[in-house]
Amino acid sequence: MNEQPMDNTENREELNELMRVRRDKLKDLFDLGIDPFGEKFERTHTAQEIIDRFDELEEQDTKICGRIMSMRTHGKASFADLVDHTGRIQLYFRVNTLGEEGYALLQKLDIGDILGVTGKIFRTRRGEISVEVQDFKFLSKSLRPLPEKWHGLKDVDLRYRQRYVDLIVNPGVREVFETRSRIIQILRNFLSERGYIEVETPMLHVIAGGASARPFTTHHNALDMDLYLRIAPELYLKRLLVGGFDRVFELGKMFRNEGISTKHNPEFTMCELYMAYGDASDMMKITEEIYAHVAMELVGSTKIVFQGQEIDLTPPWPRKPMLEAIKEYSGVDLTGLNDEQARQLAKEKGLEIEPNATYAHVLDEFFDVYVEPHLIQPVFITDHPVEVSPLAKRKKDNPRLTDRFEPFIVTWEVANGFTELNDPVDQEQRFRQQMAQREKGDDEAHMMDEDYIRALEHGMPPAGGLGLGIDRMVMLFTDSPSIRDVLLFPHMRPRS
RNA sequence: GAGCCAUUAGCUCAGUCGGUAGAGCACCGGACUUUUAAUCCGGGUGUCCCGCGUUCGAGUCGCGGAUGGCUCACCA
Repeated sequence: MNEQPMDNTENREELNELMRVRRDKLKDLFDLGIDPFGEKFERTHTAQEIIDRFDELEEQDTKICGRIMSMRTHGKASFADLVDHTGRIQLYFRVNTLGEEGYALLQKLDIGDILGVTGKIFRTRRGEISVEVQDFKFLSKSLRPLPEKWHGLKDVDLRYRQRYVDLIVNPGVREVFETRSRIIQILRNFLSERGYIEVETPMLHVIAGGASARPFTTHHNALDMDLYLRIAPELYLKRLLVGGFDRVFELGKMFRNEGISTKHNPEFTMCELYMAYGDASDMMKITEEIYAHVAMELVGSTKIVFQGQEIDLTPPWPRKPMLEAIKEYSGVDLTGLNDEQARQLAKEKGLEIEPNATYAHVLDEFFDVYVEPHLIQPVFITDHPVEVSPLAKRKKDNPRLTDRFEPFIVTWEVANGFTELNDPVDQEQRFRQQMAQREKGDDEAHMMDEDYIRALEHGMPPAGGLGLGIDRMVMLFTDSPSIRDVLLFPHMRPRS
């Protein structure tokens, strides 16, 4: 490699015709003493500002910058569309204004180039607000052709792998991510206004706790020890309640070493919050309020449309114990059964159940098959079995069940919350049960966390906790059927 | 991890019964000083995802593989 940036044009045989032509134009610009990869440009207006304030700006000079997205040449006059982060504005080039030499430079211009333009704001004969270009600078030459203007980029594989191209040519994509940013901002403000302190806890865990999931492992070289990427921040956040924080939340990435689907990505964003001296009912209230508040801020209504279906987020949402929901949709009452009786009922219903499935597993299966598909409008499913809720407090009137809830919207589980178990003795027993599960081969069962028990032994106030799936919330509010549509760079296998 | 489907030009897509590769946009050359999916004239730019096989002959049929999508399983 030499010092000249032009030298890789020598690999021409590897470039197709379209790219070769652009490299040639690049070289021509260099030869003319023009830097095709310009410099800082101080704009005076954005595209949208010029459109919005045309009445006062007409006939005024302006400096704008952005990417050229289409061109219409007419001999000695030409039109182009310049797009910036706010929108599109038409450029008008005339040989009379630019001079022969300046106008000839247009031949070196390609769709996709980033320009800085100085010109005058006016309206064309056909009524379009435009900028008549007096001078233009190449701020960045584009060396690759963009997808075509009508259909954009459709190939989802390419859209996700080359999100930068997707963002350039499919305008709706950026809107989704702008909305995502707004939702997170709204949520932060909402929690902050209610006295929740945002904290950051470790992502590298010695014990992967706080959820039932397989973790990713990594290695710390200096300490020569394996670490886990966090599957949940829960156990750290509750240590903070022990330490005297009253209301805390953490918003960030979680990592779970599990399958990928339209609703699952190996790394995803969750917001967990904890309220000392509260319980599950407080957490249900705040869940409803958050969804309703975000909807109001975003669309000015608590009714939204997802995939053509109206969803009414207006609080309060119905609460429905899991066993009642199963009874309602399957006609089977699973209340108070032992493992054997539960398996028997599952078999009678033709459900596929592991031979040594527990009561809790059977409940889960019944729920997934008979209940979940019906949960379109928001509803809290409550009172999960203790075996699958090792960090939740038992219900006072039924120690087999916990004071837990999961809100469902459009059949998705969008959050998970409960009254926190603050009894260290019970917690230790629960961990031991989980370890027994683990030894039976359930590698998603919780690990023992001795230090967490120790923290509880110092006394943790009664508390409500909640984990909000942020990606699913964004999917709902952006009408996106796949999680990949709300992740800028969803996980993809590398191309071989 | 399993099943079904897809993969052809830079992009969006056709391609019949197995007979030697097509369109639109983009691009290149020409005309055109208010167009806007500009228009008009001329030009096809290709590892038909990869490999093996069947065949006189494979984009097309068979087998294997890669990547993606959907469904299922696990979860938020």
